[in-house]
Amino acid sequence: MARGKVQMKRIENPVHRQVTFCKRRTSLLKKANELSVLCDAEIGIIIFSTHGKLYELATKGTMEGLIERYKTACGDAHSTAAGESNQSQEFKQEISMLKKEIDLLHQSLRCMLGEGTAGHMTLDELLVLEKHLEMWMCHIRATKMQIMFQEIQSLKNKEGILKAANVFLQEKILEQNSLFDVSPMIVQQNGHFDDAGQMAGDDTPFPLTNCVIFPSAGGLY
Amino acid sequence: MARGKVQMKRIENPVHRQVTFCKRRTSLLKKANELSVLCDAEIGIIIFSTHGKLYELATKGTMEGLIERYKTACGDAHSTAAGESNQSQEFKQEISMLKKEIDLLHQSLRCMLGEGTAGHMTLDELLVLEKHLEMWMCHIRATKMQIMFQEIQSLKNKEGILKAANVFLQEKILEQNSLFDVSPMIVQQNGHFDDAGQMAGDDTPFPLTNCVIFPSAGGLY
DNA sequence: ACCTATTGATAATG
DNA sequence: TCATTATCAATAGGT
Repeated sequence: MARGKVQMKRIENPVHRQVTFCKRRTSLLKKANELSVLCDAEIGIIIFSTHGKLYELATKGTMEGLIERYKTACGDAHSTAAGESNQSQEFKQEISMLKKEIDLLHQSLRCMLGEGTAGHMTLDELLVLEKHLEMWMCHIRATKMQIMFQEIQSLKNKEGILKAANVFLQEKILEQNSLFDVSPMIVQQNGHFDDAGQMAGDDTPFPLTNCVIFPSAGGLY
Repeated sequence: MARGKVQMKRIENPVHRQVTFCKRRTSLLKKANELSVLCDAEIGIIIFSTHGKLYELATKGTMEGLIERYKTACGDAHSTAAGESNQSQEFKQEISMLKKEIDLLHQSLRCMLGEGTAGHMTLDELLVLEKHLEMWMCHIRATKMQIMFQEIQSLKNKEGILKAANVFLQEKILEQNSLFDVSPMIVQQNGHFDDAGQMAGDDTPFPLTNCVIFPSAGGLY
């Protein structure tokens, strides 16, 4: 170098150090580039200054790619142990454990849904299971009854509303008949009322309710 | 450089290229080291030769650490997207899915063991479940009966064997009594036969069977 | 590997 | 940050 050899130790003068860092860093990257071009080598350089600022160079592709290649080539032992093991291995372990748990749960469910591994159970286990099943069944039947009662109640409410509506409509019809002097026959030929009239040969006061109240009753049981 | 400037392009002569690579590589690493020492910088260099051989330098710690620092400093977006996404993200997704499946299974099991989430099920689901339970219960009861029948059969066999043994022993005793002219009283005072004789004021022909045949009968139900 | 003529890098300075 | 320059380091080509 010029005007006096330089001691190979940290330059204490911050200004000198900064200047030298800038110059030598540029030169280093230039040299690296030259090496890469002349000798067809892939080179990556990462430089952190004293203050943590990052400078980087990657010839032939990205730094990411280079790091990947490095981790692969670095010797799988080193790479796998350090780069992958810390994350991938843990993940793999966790996945393995989760899968085992899922297997266990599947087994339990299979056993429960009567695919018959009961042959492997002892008498005591079977008795406990039977008790559980009975309790469970009671619970299910209770819930079922509750739901059905709710539905029945709901349907009764609907029935009430429809009956009221029906009464109202009948009154309206009678009223119209008397007001406009139209015979009841014309009203009955008017589409909507035909089916209801035919289905129930009804003398009930609520001709509409029969086809409305239990639309899904067949699916109840 | 010496004796003629060098074209900034790939050296075609393989020997020249190899020699130059070796020289310049050494120099580059030396320069990097100098820069690191003089200017207190952390530097990492990765070099792959044409033939894929790896040369590396890491001042201040390991290359792994430097890469970590690089990925952190490089901007998390870039790093996370490229470095982690390819593996960790997939792992995380898989783990997430497995956990969801486990949750589902847990819920099913909880529901099954009568902790009563039945309130969230529809009527149809409850009916299917009830049918499954009935089938399952039939299966369990059949298995239970089978086990009990087996046990009963086994106990009957034992009974037969013991009865035969008893007959044999009684005959032996009578035989001894007649052979050695020992009175029956002495035999009865001889320990073993005392309790049996007292427990059942028996006139049954098998005085021993009473306390042997059903040793665990109480645990059957 | 070593040698050396020559070029490139750079410390000090402005 | 840029330019200059005196000096030293790197190195191409040869042995």
